[in-house]
Amino acid sequence: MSSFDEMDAFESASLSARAMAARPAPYLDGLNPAQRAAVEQMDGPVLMLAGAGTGKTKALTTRIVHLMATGRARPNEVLAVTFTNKAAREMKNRVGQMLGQQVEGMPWLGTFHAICVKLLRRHAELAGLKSNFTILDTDDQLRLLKQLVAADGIDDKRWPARMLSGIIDGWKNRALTPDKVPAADAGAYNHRGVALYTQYQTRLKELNAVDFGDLLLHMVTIFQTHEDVLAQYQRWFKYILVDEYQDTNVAQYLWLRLLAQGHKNICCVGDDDQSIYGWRGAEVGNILRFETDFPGSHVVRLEQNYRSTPHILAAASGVIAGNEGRLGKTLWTEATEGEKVRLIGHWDGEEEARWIGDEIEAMQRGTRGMDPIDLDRMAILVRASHQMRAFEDRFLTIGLPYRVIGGPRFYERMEIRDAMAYFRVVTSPDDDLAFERIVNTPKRGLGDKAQQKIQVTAREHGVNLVEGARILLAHDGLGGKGGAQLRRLIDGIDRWNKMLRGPAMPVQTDSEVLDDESGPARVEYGPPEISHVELAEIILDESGYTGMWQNDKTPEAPGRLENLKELVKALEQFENLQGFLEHVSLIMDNESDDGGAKVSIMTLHAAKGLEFPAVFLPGWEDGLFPSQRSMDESGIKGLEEERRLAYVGITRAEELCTISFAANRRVFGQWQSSMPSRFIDELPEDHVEVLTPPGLYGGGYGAAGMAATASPKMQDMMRSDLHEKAAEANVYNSPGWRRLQARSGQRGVSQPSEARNVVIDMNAVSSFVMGERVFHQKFGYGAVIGIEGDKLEVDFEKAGIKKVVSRFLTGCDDVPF
DNA sequence: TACATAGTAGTTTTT
DNA sequence: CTACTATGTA
Repeated sequence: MSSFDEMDAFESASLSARAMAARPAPYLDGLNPAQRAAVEQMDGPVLMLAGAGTGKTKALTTRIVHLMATGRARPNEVLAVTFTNKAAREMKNRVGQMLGQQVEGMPWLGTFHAICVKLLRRHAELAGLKSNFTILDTDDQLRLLKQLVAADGIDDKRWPARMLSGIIDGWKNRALTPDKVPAADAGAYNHRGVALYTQYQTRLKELNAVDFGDLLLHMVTIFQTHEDVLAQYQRWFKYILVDEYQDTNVAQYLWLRLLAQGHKNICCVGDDDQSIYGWRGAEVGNILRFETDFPGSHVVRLEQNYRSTPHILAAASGVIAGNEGRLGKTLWTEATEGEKVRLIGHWDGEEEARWIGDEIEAMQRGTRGMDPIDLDRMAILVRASHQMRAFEDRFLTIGLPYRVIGGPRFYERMEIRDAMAYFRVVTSPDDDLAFERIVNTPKRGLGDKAQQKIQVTAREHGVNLVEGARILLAHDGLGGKGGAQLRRLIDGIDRWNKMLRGPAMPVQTDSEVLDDESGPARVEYGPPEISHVELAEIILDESGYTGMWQNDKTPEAPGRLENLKELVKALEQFENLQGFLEHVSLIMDNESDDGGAKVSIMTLHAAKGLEFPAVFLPGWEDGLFPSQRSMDESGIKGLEEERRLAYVGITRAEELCTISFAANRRVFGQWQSSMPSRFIDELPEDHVEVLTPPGLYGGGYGAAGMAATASPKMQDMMRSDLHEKAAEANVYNSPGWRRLQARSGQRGVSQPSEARNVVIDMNAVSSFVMGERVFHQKFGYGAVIGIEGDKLEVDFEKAGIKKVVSRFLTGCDDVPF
């Protein structure tokens, strides 16, 4: 089926390539020699190794322009892939800018996923799907898996569906269909993994749905099994460009390799030192292997950095040098020295937040002869999102405007997902997951029992849930209130569905229209009588969904109604509901923000690709950063990825980079003491200035301040001394330690000898003794009257005698010791 | 069926 | 400590 003719018709550019080729190429002037080489080497495989801040987007966009200007390819013959919509948008804008808006658009510039959707819609039938398939998000995916796991009689406790979801994603990332899963993985998920994966894929087909991983997987499979289809695209895409190549997974790699096989005109841009998505299936190996994968390739290194000061670059280089097997780059800059990277230790997380808050305010005013820095130009980059809370709390109390990037996203909010589930049921009745979501929202008196009946009926008749419900009602299978309510819902869905499609028209024969966006569609209905925006309002209204929130008295209800309004407004920008739903499933970013100047708080992952004059990097403690879990799960590989994360963090800074750590932190309500991160030891001391935290009197920690004036050698010693001191200070002063110490006679608790990562569990089983006064969140104060393993019998003053797990008890601080 | 309570688990997350 | 899930009770 092909639609290359259509592509021509629909997507041909208004650019006259030949006309441009005749002129000189002024766009090449602003490039440095390396960038220029990367642009001008158009044929054959090219690997552009682009360090942080070396102008790779510029090189990439110029290359696209050059391809068109020299007449090598038309805009619709260039395949340019990115990972994020943001990157795609930026590239589109910049190409457009350089060409002076002469190009209509590049239909094949987009994210891997967006491009695969487009392709898969054209060839859906080859994957056993209809071209209007739905794209499930991770939430739907998990719910579906839960159903399958439950049906299999598996104990969700021991084998959580989330785990299975991770395993399946892992397989899909490696482009493994169920039949290709290697024998070594057969034991996965209690030996049921492969079977459930098979069931899951079958179920997805029944639902006419795909998950994110499928978009790639299906296309790779189609390319592998349908030579003709592959050949078409190999011919069509004359040049291929890939951004952030270090983040590609196996499936993406195979997809690219298949497409590039013919002409091998593939240009991959990336930086092995910025590969931070290994945990998501990215294979640094892809970029490391490029030269062997594509023999005869040209490698271009972009090493001139236009972003950061020499101190910052040196600090980043020092840290990343600890990794092995790098392709290796040496970043350099013409910039003048600037400030050293600043390092500061704090007593605890709250103090760290306080200090950073003060520092930001000082910098905003302009301090120590430095020009004032706008809040917009400062960022706090954390390893884990839970670190953000300390900053939010602090900034709220001092009234410092901040913005959290990458928090709960608009389209992930409950009310938005509910509303969209309604739209999905109306637009694609096979979408059982959407139906399940809304069948009892708002409450319709349809509980587990009733839903069970609908499921059974649907399965018996081999139809979707909407039809199942209809049959059930027709056979009087559901009486009472629930039945009547269900009737109303089904009637509603039918009515809305009619409004969506417009009045039925006599079926016109031979009128298959190929719509480039959504694939072939048979014309059977007249134009809708109302707009999709109105329809959306009607659906939300008549279903009682809006009413549900209007009647809700909880404080967040008004906000949710506001969000629903926003959702309806967002609909205006789309031609129909389907278009909107697809947009939402692929575009999960949340760009909307009121303009005011604010400090940005985000994770290191979210910061990739961004830059700020002033950057704060808090929480550099072993266990937090590098993350313990990362190291436990992936060992040295995990540690190296953490190190790359540190590299990414430091290289975000243009002028000023401040790294900090806290000796104590409250984690899940318990105090935890940590050593400063090992990455701190890896910072080259010549480029680091150690600051003294305020309010610390003598001993312990002041050493850090003194170190600043000491000789480098001495500094080094003192810095490692700082580790010891911090650990000691913590251990002896934390409430938990005092408690353990008090009881060490009875319990034989010994002093931890290893300094690294000392965790004190105040609520450890062994720390409770008979007769001890304890506190329980719900029951209040009481005395321990019995101990059985980790269960304690406690006589509460108000609540009486209860058996409680020791975790839920806290000893009282007034215990004498 | 719906709500309250007990229990449990708890990175990073471009699409 | 918090946010979610499973269980028990009205």
